[in-house]
Amino acid sequence: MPQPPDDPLGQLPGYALRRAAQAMMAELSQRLAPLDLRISDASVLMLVAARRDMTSSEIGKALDIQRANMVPLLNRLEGAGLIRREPIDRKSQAIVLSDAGLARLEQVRAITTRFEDDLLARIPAQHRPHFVPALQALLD
Amino acid sequence: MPQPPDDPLGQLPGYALRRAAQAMMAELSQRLAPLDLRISDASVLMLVAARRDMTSSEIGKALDIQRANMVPLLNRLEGAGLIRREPIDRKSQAIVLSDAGLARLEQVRAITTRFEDDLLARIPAQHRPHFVPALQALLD
DNA sequence: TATTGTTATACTCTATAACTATA
DNA sequence: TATAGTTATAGAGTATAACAATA
Repeated sequence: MPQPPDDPLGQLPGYALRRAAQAMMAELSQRLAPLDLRISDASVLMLVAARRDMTSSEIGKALDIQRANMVPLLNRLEGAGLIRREPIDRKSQAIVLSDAGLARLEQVRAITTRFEDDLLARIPAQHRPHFVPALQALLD
Repeated sequence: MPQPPDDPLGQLPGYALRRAAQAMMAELSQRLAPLDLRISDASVLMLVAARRDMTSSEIGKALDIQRANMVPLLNRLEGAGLIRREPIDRKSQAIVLSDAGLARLEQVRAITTRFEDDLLARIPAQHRPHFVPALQALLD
């Protein structure tokens, strides 16, 4: 995704942020495609593995996905046999990884680890340690 | 957009990049809404002001927007009286700002300048100078 | 032959409103 | 009363294929 040297927008932090995220997400999507997972699918798998017994709403809050949009996402994962919905009470249900989900998660981890490493490697060493802290400051 | 402290994904550069871009773009969209412009509309206005007589295809290449998707975008801007299409030859046409487009551009500049300043201000000073260079490295 | 502008189309992502059942 | 899960829907953003006209 080459940046024209005379692009007057490239110096703007917001614009650079948008373009970089766009390019990186396109790349990650392609790498996840063989697993038949989208980026948000992969994040859900990683999250429910790390924090057990989360409800759909809690996952949505943690990943900034609307409650309503969690439904088709979880339906997809459930249809693929990667998660199960287990009742907590008659209103809420815990999202838990199936064995297949756990196996798929290992593939996800392999791909995302490689992806994150490649991403960091493209950032010059003197800027690298500042990258995640700067981004996190924008999320506070 | 608070980041849960126990979010296991927040440390991942790719994930943080996605979330930060998502949050910032939502913010900028809201700030541009009073001008009745989308983010890509605003970038087109800024680009054609900086580099005169660009064709639709050239703008698309510079901003990473597909040729086909430029059509409704430019139709919208033309319909709002902000740009004109002026023939270069019988195949290509230059996109030029109208007077109304120039006036709107000044409002865009006011909003984006403020937005970019606010964005940078949220990044701790020691990380700030590394932010844009890191992002640009991802776009090379 | 390659490129410009265009049409049509489809898929993803995201956002909102409203409903029900339950806490 | 507030929350969880859900349905339906709409708005954006993005991607591809194909076509006519022109360079």
